[in-house]
Amino acid sequence: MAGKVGIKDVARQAGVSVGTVSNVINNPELVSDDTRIRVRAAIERLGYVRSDTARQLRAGQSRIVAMLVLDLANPFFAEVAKGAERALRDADLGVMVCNSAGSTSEESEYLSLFAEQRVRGVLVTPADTSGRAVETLRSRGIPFVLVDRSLPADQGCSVSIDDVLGGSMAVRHLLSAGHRRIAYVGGPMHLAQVRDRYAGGLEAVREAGLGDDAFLPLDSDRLDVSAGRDAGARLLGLAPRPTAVFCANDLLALGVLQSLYAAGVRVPHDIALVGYDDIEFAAAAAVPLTSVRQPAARIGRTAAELLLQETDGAEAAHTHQRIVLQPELVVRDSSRAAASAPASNT
Amino acid sequence: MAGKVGIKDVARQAGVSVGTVSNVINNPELVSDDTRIRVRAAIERLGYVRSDTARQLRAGQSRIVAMLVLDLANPFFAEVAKGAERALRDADLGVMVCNSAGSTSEESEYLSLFAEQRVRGVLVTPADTSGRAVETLRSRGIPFVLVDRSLPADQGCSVSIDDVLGGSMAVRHLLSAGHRRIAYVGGPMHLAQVRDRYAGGLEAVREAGLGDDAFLPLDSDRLDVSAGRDAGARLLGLAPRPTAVFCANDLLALGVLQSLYAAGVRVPHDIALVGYDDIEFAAAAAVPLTSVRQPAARIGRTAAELLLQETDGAEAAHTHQRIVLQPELVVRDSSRAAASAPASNT
DNA sequence: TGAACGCAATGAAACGTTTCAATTTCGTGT
DNA sequence: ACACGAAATTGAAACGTTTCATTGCGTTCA
Repeated sequence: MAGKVGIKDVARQAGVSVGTVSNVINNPELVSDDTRIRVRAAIERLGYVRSDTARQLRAGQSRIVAMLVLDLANPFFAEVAKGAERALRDADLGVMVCNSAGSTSEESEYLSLFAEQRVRGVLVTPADTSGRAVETLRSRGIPFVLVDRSLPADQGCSVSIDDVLGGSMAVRHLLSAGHRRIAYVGGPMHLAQVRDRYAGGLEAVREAGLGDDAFLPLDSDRLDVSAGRDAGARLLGLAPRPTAVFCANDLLALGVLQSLYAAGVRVPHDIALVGYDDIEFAAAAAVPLTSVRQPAARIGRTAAELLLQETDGAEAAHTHQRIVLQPELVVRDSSRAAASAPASNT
Repeated sequence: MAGKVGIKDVARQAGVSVGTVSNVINNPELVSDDTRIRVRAAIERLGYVRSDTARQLRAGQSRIVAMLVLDLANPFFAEVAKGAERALRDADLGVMVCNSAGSTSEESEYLSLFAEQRVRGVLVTPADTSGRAVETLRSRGIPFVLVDRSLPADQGCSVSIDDVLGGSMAVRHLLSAGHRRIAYVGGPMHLAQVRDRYAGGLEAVREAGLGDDAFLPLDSDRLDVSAGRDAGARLLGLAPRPTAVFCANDLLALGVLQSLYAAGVRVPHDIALVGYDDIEFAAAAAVPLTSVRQPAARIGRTAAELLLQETDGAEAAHTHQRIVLQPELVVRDSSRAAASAPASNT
């Protein structure tokens, strides 16, 4: 029955003009008690639902904020999304969560969709490192905030974690446990996160006076558990086997852990393992995982607030901000010195 | 520069009428090559982006499908969402993934948002068991498909798993291992999934000629890891301690596992554990988790296809379908007859 | 040569709101 | 009783598309 009830049906039913109905909805204080009650009743009776579509057309922008993440199945991003959602809901905005799956083509497809939808703004973790995503958004005049990726403050807002620092913390931790041959398992290198964490690790290695070959990159094409399993298998085939592995995220680490276990390689006794993100499952893993913790929900919330500030705020008065949060190393069994020197045994 | 470029700007620039520009975009074959090229060039030059808002207003419906899940942070739903997203993208529709967090009030808030947005359709896992969600959608004339929840075929489409069967499979498995005192850890009982899985377990217990008290429900208020930890703690305080636990989902099971471990209770030696969903992390847990597997991505894809059929299809010709998929028990260490040190697994 | 036709292109209506200037109604003070 | 300002209501324009009945024009056929 519903679906075709418009504001003018309500107006007729209540015996007033459309303008008055609109006012009852948006500026109740301008309408007399009498009329307001009558209109409200008509709305109720007819089951009228305002068309946000038409409202948006007039207003020029929608009440939806888009969020584009690298992997919806990664609990880290799910947590970021939850944080953002909460903040945006308080501002009466809907969130459209989408998944670029790390693909630049899907990313640009979604960005086009967002542009056509005239979304209020976009929270995005770019899959493309070349800045094309940012460029696209800027040229289309869509407000955005980069999530989990940094940007010079004059180019736009961003909320990120210092990934270089995170990488160096992880590797420094392994070095101090005596490891001298560390592998880095990381997804496609065009992802900034993957590169930065690698860079941080390399920095730590050099700092320790070791050659770059002490930190061996092992490319993986995705950042999920099954890619981790593949990497684990390749790891076992390496000539002088690394004694420690640092993974670009926890999903990879869990995959690596599974492969190693299946092959009878013990963690941390034979190989130490460190992940990244500290997702909830890291602590519950077969061997509780040492990981670099990122304050996921806070990242999401902060990004959402920045976006709100930019769109709602004093318009031209907004100045972009680059917010960089600090990661934190959480040490668990997977990298704890197994009471013996892991250097060169067997 | 962009943002305010409309179809009429393009028309002026190309020296044609707005109708022609519209045709170039939507019915290129109606326009002469000459004009088409000229218009395309103008579009390019001006950076014109079609306003889907206006287009929708005219068409009466949008190109967005909403998806409302119980918990975005649960990898099971993330997987379902991915499956649905893929199918809908192929149909050139955007997906708006939202999180009711199992709350009926958030659920109805979102349903209102969807109605105002005039979304094309909704994929929903209702938090409300009373059918109010379905009633709301139907009364507003919004096409929908129930996900992970069944519905009589005359009431609408649904794609679900036989949760009663799943519950009975899990409990039968535990009974056959000799357990006679089994606890059930389940989220809010108003969730159909939680009740059905319980019902299945009860069925198995009765079938074995045991009293209902052999299957002890332990209420948890949410379905996540931390609720599982709480439940684990309560579990340990029970007078005659259960020898096995069946959890309504894997997150709870992982939480229970953590509590038990922390208290020095061994799994499966002291207490056997079975989860539900078989999320990717179940296999990687401290003790690999026995679980009831649900084909998550397939559920999502199927639901999306059903929705497409209902909205695009031969309109009135569509008949609702109730699709019920079968779950599958995956046995791992957490419930294996103890007796000896468990071997490795996959 | 004129009629009939088909293809391109046009221009205005319609979609459902919000906004705002104009109008009506009301209450009050003189 | 009158005028005046405030309060309430109205009606139409505008938002950016799509759709569709028309118009304009060049071809073909008789």
